[in-house]
Amino acid sequence: MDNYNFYYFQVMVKYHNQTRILVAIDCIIFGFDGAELKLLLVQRGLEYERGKWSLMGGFIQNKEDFEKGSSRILKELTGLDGVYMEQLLAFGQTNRDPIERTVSVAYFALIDINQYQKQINSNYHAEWFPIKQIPKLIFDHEEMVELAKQKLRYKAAFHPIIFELLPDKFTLPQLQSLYESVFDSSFDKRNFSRKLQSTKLLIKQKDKEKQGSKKGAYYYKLDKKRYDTNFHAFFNLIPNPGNIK
Amino acid sequence: MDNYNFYYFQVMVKYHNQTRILVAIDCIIFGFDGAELKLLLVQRGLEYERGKWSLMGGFIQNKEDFEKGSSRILKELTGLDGVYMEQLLAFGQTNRDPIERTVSVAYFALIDINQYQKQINSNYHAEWFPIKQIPKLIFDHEEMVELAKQKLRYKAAFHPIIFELLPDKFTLPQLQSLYESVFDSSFDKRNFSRKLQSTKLLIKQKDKEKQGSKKGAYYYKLDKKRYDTNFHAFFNLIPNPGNIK
DNA sequence: ATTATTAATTGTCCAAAAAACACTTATTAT
DNA sequence: ATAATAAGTGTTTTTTGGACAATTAATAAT
Repeated sequence: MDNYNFYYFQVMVKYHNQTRILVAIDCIIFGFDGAELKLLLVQRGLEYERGKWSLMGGFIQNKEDFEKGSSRILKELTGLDGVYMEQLLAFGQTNRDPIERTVSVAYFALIDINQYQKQINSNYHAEWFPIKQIPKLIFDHEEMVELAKQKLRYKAAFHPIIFELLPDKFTLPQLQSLYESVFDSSFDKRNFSRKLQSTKLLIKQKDKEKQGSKKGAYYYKLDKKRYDTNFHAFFNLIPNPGNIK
Repeated sequence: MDNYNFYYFQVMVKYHNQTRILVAIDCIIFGFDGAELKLLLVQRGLEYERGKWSLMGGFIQNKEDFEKGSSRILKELTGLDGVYMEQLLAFGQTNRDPIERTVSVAYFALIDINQYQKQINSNYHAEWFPIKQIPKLIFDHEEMVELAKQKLRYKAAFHPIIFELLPDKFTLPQLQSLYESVFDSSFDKRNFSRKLQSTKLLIKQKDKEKQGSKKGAYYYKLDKKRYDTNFHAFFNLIPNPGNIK
């Protein structure tokens, strides 16, 4: 078959006798406000299941890949823009959506609540829930959230999830609080600090964060160049990684 | 809306004005023969792209979830049965399949070539390729393989990928070869052995593997009970995990 | 202005784990 | 009997992890 015929073939021929399925995206947005880990949820606007909380979800469109789709859906439902999300898993149970079979590709992110709070205004019915007080969710969304929490811990245990997913400026106490939230435990601040410093990937800033304390804590930034080639320096950030599932 | 009406609603109502898309599964099967890491590929039977190598792929069916679908597809194309696969990632580029838009959910596994070789008989056009000599593949399959290799390394660095994915009986030298293949480097056998032993999850067998050497190497089995509760004992199996991408 | 309060910052010592390193042993082929 | 091959094993040194408490900077209260 020559090139011309190949392309002709393409245009004309579709795959026959195959099932085409709805493909949805669901967004799991974790937020950190400097003290506590939270989850962003929206309230169903549709008639059935109204009043139930849900992840931000929608169907993928014709000429839209996952990245475009997830950004669009997140923005439509919450106002959030420019959030980097990572794929969690595709969920394919045949009955996961009782209305019609739908495959869902779940994406997740961890963002700085303070930095994005302006975007989530009252036009949207989106709300932050403390990670320990998540309401009942529709479909298999609780399973998705549970898996996302696991993945968050897993990532954080071995590399600085933080820096792929968090603000560009942060203090060590904030960072530690985040890790403590993610692992629901507490670490020795001296050791935590020393481990971070030993990576040599942090650049101390001149300015301080003054909300959290009288003394104020210095901001740090990530050395992105080093990070890209050296992100492994963060492996074993967590003491007793064995305690992590 | 009461329960009756809710279910009535369900039966009648589908989601309107949404695009339904082909959903495929592609299977990435790594194999280990005791010495070298390999990848299983099939030759396209269809007219266009005939002769090109491809991952084992097919469309998900109406009432089939991913697990059923991936098993079916793998068996249809290679004869392999009962292979535990793990989801890698869903690929959603709009033009990844030139014939028609297709979302593909990639699954991968690592198996013992010797154990499964009987199933892959000449009825199938499946072939093992050394991981360093993989031919050109169709669509985005090379990207899938590359990502699967990365994930393999990532998993192996932190837990015994080996034991989720490998034979029930193995020797320490085999295990070390596998890790060396996965990481494309070499380790000190004394340290490697000591680390493994320190997990206390290995049970030494009475019999030896005698193909590989004159002296023969003792087989080991995994202590599955302990493993399930203690799999973290394998964390840090690899020296200098920092060298791992 | 002094003092109290709060949270950030920093260093030492001890224990455990990792890495570097080489010889002995079991078996088979000659 | 000897040579060849790969398996198996121990010690020392270095690095890393973890427990532990005093000092410092800034603000608030008196």
